[in-house]
Amino acid sequence: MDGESLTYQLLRLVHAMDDATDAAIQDVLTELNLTHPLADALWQLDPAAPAPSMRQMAVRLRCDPSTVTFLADRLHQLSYVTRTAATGDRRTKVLELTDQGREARRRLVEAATTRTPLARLTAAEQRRLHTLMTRAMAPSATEEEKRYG
Amino acid sequence: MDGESLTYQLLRLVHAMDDATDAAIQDVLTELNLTHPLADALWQLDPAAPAPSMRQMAVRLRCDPSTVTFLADRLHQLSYVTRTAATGDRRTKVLELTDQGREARRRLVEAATTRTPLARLTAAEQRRLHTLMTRAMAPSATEEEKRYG
DNA sequence: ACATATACTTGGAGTCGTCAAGCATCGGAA
DNA sequence: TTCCGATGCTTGACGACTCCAAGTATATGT
Repeated sequence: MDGESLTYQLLRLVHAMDDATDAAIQDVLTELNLTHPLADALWQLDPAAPAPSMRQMAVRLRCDPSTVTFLADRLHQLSYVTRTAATGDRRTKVLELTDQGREARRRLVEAATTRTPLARLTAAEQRRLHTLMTRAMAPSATEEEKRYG
Repeated sequence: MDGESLTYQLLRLVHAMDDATDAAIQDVLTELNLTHPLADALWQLDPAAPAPSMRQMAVRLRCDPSTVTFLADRLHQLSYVTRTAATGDRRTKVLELTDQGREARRRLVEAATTRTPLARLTAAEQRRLHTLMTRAMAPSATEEEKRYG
């Protein structure tokens, strides 16, 4: 319907994919007492990676530090994370998953990966997609990438 | 860092793409006095397609009808849309772009398509990506697709 | 005509998000 | 050591978005 460019069509597809995945896991979010912003935050907390500071979370979520305070409060109320002062710098607080938090995140990731429309592609197709998306997102990204340690 | 599946990695990439594109057009949104939800709504209003009713917008945006009322109010305040009663059914109201609305949408789409990381791919790569994404999003989508007329 | 359904709006409440200001801590210079 | 400017987080105020429940207007079928 729209005589627009290929890039435009791709943008629509990517957005629709994100949207469809979100919609597909709505029931799990409800079970886990999570909203989308909270689920995004939980998603960032990879149990296999070092626990991030509040500030690092703010960078990853592209939001104000005070928003991280808010989200961390909520996740703490749900017993999904703990906030502990970093060793060596008592200003910095580190977000760590609790056992419940790890389990909640596992369920979240499982639901998302099994229900997303992406799951309908074959492994070979997924690999091709991965290659293309990685190339698009590759370094020299937006140059506004001062690393944050 | 995460021993997760390929699908998981793809989800991260797709989400990051959507996020990066949003971030890249922030200044344009500010110029146009748009927030993200408002920009999403404006994005849906393709000038080349028939003007949608409020309800159709609610379906497209996956939100409550009252939210569309709210968004349409804002877009109207900005002189981007008009709300006119549909011929034949005076309950139904149709959202139409004004000239300013068309221009705002044009700027929005232009900024998004030129600045998204997707724009770094060659035309051939974009076509491959389009094929894969289209196949993933293809019909039998989520079956919850009763059409809405 | 009348009941029922549909399209939209209104009011109330809760979540999310930012900014400005404040507190605690750190690090370097005097 | 002591002081001062940065840094990390929190708080408070406010606005934007979103849903739900209830209300109004119009349409449809009996």
